[in-house]
Amino acid sequence: MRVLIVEDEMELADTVALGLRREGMAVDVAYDGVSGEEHLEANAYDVLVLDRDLPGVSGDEICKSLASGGSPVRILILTASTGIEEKVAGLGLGADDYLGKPFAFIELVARIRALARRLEARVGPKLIVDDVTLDPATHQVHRAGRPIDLTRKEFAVLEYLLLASGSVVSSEELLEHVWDDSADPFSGVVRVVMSRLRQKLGPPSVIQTLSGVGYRIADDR
Amino acid sequence: MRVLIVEDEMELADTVALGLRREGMAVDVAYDGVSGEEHLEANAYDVLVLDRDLPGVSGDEICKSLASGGSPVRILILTASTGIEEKVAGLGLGADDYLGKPFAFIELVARIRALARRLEARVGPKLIVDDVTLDPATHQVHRAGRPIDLTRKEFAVLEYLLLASGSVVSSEELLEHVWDDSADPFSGVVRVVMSRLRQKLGPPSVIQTLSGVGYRIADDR
DNA sequence: ATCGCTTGTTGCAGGGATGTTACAAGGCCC
DNA sequence: GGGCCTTGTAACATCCCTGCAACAAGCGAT
Repeated sequence: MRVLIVEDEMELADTVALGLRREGMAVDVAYDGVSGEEHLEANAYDVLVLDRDLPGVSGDEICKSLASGGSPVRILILTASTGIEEKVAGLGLGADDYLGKPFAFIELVARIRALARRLEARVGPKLIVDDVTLDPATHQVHRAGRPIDLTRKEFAVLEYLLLASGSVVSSEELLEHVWDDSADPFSGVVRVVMSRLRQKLGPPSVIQTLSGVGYRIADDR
Repeated sequence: MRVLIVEDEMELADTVALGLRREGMAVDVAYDGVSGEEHLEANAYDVLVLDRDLPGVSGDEICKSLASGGSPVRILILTASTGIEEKVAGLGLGADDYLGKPFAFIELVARIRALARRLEARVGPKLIVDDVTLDPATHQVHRAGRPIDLTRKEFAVLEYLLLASGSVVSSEELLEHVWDDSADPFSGVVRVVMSRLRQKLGPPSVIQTLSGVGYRIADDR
């Protein structure tokens, strides 16, 4: 886990950094806002521990620009002022959590951990082939990191193909396992779903056709 | 958040249940250990509030069997005996927290919240996605800085969606976690609440529907 | 190259799933 | 007890998923 601390009280910053490193985190420190922004541009941090009262570029500004820029960094604001209205204001700026000084070190660690955990999406056991991932639990499919919305049938077909892990699946087999009894073996439903699936997944093609045999997931390349 | 109370003092159980419902939780009650175990088997609870001194199946036994069964339920034990050694013993059984009677209701709520938070890897006072912020502590929701008035159910549904952090949540899952036993799985309550939520949140739409699959928070950007 | 078969694509209609609204029951506060 | 708010039910409207059918395109064999 990569953490950046932006805090002008050097002693406090160093102490916290030391403690976090002891917890196994990779920690960088910046003692002012400008330096902080440089670090943020240069590296991909998971969590930013940000003092609100900074000389130069204020914590608020950093916070706002990160939030408006769509940065995935989770922000934890540190501040001397513990008033509730301060708290609300800070969160309104796009921060994810708020901690008033003085704080217990354990609490800081716990909150950083929790923020990092929140960063990871809820993950189940996934099916992954190439750049395609399919999560049966949350019904989500990604291609090269981009989410793809599939209908139930499309999802079921893709799942079956992925489970076959590269071996060839015939139309009859798909009808047997993905459709119910009422499916007409003579209709071209499978062809239709395949077409729609391929359109949604986009190029390069993931599903190969073996004429006269069936379909399979392309696992070479 | 789904809570089960197992407590043989019916008056106390009902009072607590009422109070927790007022806090927006979905609460079921069992007045003895056997009934409690049945409930635990039938539903997916987030937190179990368990009286240690039960007739029939004791709280200790329930606690032990849950812990050994690897259940994800968080257990808060209630008891008349407040001695420290009792406390330690209770925690040794696999409980997550311990509260001696009599207790302040506020404290119970706070501890239940804390347990659920641990369970859901949630931290800090707010959940934030895009320009929507939700504060579990104060029951406040803001959209683009403007406060939005939600009912308990609406709040609970939105909270659940936000906690899923972009994952698809089915109606069944919502019924399971946000409503209690009395909910009719066949009714369209979820649809109605969604409609009211979307109206109150206003455009641009925050909640997406995947037909045949479920709902999710829009996490574009 | 042509024929025959298999596969891909697209428009369309039926039906199930979802959205919306009005209304009633119940709880809560005064 | 009265009035307000919340919650769930029911009815209706709307959306879109699904499968069918018709046609286009690909492939292999002669």
